[in-house]
Amino acid sequence: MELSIGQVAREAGVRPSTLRYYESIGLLPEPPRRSGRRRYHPDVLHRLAIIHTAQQAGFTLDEMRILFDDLPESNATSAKWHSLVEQKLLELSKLMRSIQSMKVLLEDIQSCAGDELAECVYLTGQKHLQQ
Amino acid sequence: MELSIGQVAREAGVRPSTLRYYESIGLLPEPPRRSGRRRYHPDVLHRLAIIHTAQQAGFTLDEMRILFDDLPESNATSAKWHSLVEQKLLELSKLMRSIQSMKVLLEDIQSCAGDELAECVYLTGQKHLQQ
DNA sequence: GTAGCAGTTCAAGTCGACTTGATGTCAAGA
DNA sequence: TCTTGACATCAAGTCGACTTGAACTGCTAC
Repeated sequence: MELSIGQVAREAGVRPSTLRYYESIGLLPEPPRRSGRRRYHPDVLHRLAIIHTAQQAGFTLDEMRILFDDLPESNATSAKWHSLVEQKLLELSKLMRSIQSMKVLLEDIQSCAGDELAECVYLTGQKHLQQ
Repeated sequence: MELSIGQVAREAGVRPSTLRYYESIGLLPEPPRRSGRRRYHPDVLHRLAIIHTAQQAGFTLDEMRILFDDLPESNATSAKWHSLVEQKLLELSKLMRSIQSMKVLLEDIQSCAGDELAECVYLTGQKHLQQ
């Protein structure tokens, strides 16, 4: 059972153009064709789910491309994945902290009154800069 | 005491090109010139600090431009600011939640072993999708 | 007077992840 | 047979926030 690009796109929740794009950057292998049209093995859905997961986790398509390039081999690849994952976790922690402080900043700004709004925004920003 | 574009840039921690850009999109007013060169009143640093604060908080330059446009008036502007701030707070909360779940996802992936890495990433992603 | 630096304008480039548009091909159904 | 719809390629456009490059001007110091 083989799938057309449209079917794969529907199943995976992306557009056909996305699949062509992924193929063009080497993130998906070139599928065989029948009279010019791509015919996909259902396994591609599996790969697309991994891509989606990795994307949610903050990997770039380029990082995934490199990682997929040697997914068959196990140990070196596994080490690569783990170091990338570790790095992403650090990045996420940093992001978390900065979002948290932005939230506090906004909450403080919320209590600024009409008249001295600009001044209040400025002072609140200064206060947060010092922390 | 007036400042050159280079001095303002140094003080504010941005590049001169950034200041010209802000001016071009109407985020900063056009300063007076002396023999073709921009001469800034030190107040611009104040404005730039507010911009920086707002940027940290997730405002786009375009939103700020609109907000600054009527900073002098107080009540309508204040209402605008507050509704924008409220909206930003909601966005940040959403972002927080998705980052938190990405972190959990990555931590789960970290425990995937070498051999079945691809499979494990897939399954972990599926598991998280269901939640 | 000339070197050098800081300033000027304007158009175009950058990044990532796609989308859109133009133009063309192919197969299935009425 | 003809229309419709899904597919194909390729180049170019999009978004936001700037940066970069080329070509020029102007001021100061030696």
